[in-house]
Amino acid sequence: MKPIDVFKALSNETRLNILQWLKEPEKHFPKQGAHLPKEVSYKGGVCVGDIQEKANASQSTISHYLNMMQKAGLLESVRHGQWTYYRRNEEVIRQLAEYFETEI
Amino acid sequence: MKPIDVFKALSNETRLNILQWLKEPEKHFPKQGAHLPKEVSYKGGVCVGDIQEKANASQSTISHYLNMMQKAGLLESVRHGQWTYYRRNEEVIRQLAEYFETEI
DNA sequence: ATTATATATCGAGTTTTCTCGATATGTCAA
DNA sequence: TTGACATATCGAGAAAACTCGATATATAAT
Repeated sequence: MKPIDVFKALSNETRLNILQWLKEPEKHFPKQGAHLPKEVSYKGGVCVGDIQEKANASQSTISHYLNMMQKAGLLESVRHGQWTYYRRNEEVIRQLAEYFETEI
Repeated sequence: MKPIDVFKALSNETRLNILQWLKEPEKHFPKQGAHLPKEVSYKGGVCVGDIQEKANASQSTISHYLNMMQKAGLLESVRHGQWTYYRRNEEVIRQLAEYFETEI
């Protein structure tokens, strides 16, 4: 986890929104595609299409953003069939908050 | 304090270094210019020239960086004669850590 | 096999950031 | 008031990030 990559990832309103939406997926993605049972689906994250729809940017842009956020360590992904589900990597985010408090 | 401006300010290695150096100015700027009595000087921050020397970038670049960091809220400045001293704005940085914990 | 759907990758034009040297401004000393 | 020094601002070329549409890949359904 390189702090600078994380800060870059957070330097964009859409990406910051995505990270915050994924804190409460049930709230921000209510009509979540029923490709999976609800429990699994929410725990497993939200699929790219749903995120794209809410973020209102092109499909390629959102895919790129999610990849960047994952490389920075903020997100993790699981593939189920043709869908890729992204969710927060809470462990890394916790470390990051700690880094912020002690190193910044 | 806009989080995105802060994250942008932190997205650069030199600026991140400056912020961290200013946590312990005595340690990182030992041969601090004696323009002011030591107590005053360290409390008041470090002057642009000393920061520039350590950061190893041009004078205009460092001046620009410091200004950007101040606008983001991370630093504050005091002018004494021909020198401008920059120091951390600990209050804003504290708020920021809190924002990080609760909102990110 | 073919078609349809979801996501990833590619290529490129646009915008923003980076970084510098040159110059302007402000302050002190002689 | 002139000269020297510290810092700020300006202008611009180079590099990086943004963002899109087009296309490729992977999976599922028929």
